[in-house]
Amino acid sequence: MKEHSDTQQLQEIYQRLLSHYGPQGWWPLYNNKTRRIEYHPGDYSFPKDKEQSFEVSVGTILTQNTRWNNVERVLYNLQHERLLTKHALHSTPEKKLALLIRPAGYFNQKAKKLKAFAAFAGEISRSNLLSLWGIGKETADSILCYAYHLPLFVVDAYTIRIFRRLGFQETTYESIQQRVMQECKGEAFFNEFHALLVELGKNVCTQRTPSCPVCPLEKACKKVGVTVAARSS
DNA sequence: TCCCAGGGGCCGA
DNA sequence: TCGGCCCATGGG
Repeated sequence: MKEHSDTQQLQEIYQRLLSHYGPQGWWPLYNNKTRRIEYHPGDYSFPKDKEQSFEVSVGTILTQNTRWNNVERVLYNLQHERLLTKHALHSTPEKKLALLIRPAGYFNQKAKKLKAFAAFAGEISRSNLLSLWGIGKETADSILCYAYHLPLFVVDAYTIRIFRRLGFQETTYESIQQRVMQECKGEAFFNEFHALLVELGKNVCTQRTPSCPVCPLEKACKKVGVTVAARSS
């Protein structure tokens, strides 16, 4: 019935994005051998240890409302200073940290957020993460999904924008997350789906003038709220 | 020059 | 609950 077709709708969107972009290889991690931050397409075994989980968590905080490009500079800074461990970050003065993470923007706030996370010693759970200063729904779910392999779908501004333009009824964080997680299953799916939506939102379904003619979801899209120029050009 | 980015806290209605 | 404002660097 309705549920069945909706499930097919999400699956079809996922498949179209996947065949268009390919596996995204999230979450990118620093490789000690190549000394580069690398994606690992199709390999969902990362992060592999506690340090990598911590690195991903740091990245989720740094990338709040910030381009990943800027976050990478900071991660290289922190790697160079050997600060990408819970203990090292915990024992680093907030002032010094703020200077190192400057390129990621909001550096004073993010320094405080990172310190709060590094000081946290309890169990990694959604409610515990949400109780920390600086960690909201998206960051908490990102940490759970990408740092700790929990099957959770992360909703972000891109996801909300894309769902709204597609013409879906679900346009809030909770409703979108609930629908995706009811109709789809699996850590790998949630990992990949969010990453694919980010890729689409970054390069095609952009804020101002989305590139509808080259969008892999063009046929299924209602283009709600999209300007006439973007629709026809 | 302006806009926006892989948000979240805080405040007033 | 919800909108508005603030945080800040860097690229198009």
